[in-house]
Amino acid sequence: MPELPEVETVVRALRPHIEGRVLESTEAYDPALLPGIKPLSLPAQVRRLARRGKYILIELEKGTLVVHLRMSGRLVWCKMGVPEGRVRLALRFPHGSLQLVDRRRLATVEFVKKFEKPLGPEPFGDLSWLLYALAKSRMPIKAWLLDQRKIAGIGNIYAAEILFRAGIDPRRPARSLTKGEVQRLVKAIPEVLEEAIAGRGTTLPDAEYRAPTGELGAFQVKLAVYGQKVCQACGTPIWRVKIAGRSTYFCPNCQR
DNA sequence: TCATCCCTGTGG
DNA sequence: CCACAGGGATGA
Repeated sequence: MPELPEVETVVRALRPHIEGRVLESTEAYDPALLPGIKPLSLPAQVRRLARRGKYILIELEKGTLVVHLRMSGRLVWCKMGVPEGRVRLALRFPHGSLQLVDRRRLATVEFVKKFEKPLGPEPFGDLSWLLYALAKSRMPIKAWLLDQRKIAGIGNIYAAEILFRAGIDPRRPARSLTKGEVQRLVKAIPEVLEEAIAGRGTTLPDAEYRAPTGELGAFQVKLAVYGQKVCQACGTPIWRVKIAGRSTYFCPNCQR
């Protein structure tokens, strides 16, 4: 469920609660998470809370607790008591606990000495490298943007929004993009993601995304194509196709 | 590069 | 009953 903007929102909201504080104990309610947290030695101070792609990095003294929320995971900060929903893991601090709530049980947690994942660059800063990278791939551009090894953090919603902003048909092979189209993409990627972060992410009508203190996202009202019936720009009916097994929304008029 | 699987719940 | 849901790892 959460893509980069949602994960970034979670990290920013959580940071003042746990950075510098001492993690005292953990309690796994889902046995599937036990192997991942076994190597964790406690108590340990939280040095830093960070994000890389869609991963949440809780950097401790002797390693990093790596959390991925996948489709339905949420991190909830609780001063006391328990949150609603299926709690899979609790991280206990003296002043409260951080709980992983996850309806579909797809979220992952693991403690590692060093964070190492095959992730592409962050989708910010100078993205001119896209010109060379895209020229090498026959993948549909939408599938390419979703591939975390190529560029980190973009998911199904924002891939659709980015391609709409750039005016590019998601089915186009990556290497078929003209220089001008890649330039539009280079501009659209950080623009869309930064606007979504400013809106504190997207909370869809039936979805459970919210920040750790319960705050809902606000970017859903700005979605141009994802989940839409007609194009917000030209009124043309939005097309929905499958690319790389995922629902893909686009405007056949605005995106060529 | 693609289908399949993981897991659970909801809605048609 | 089946399709679908914002994630990614895996093996063909």
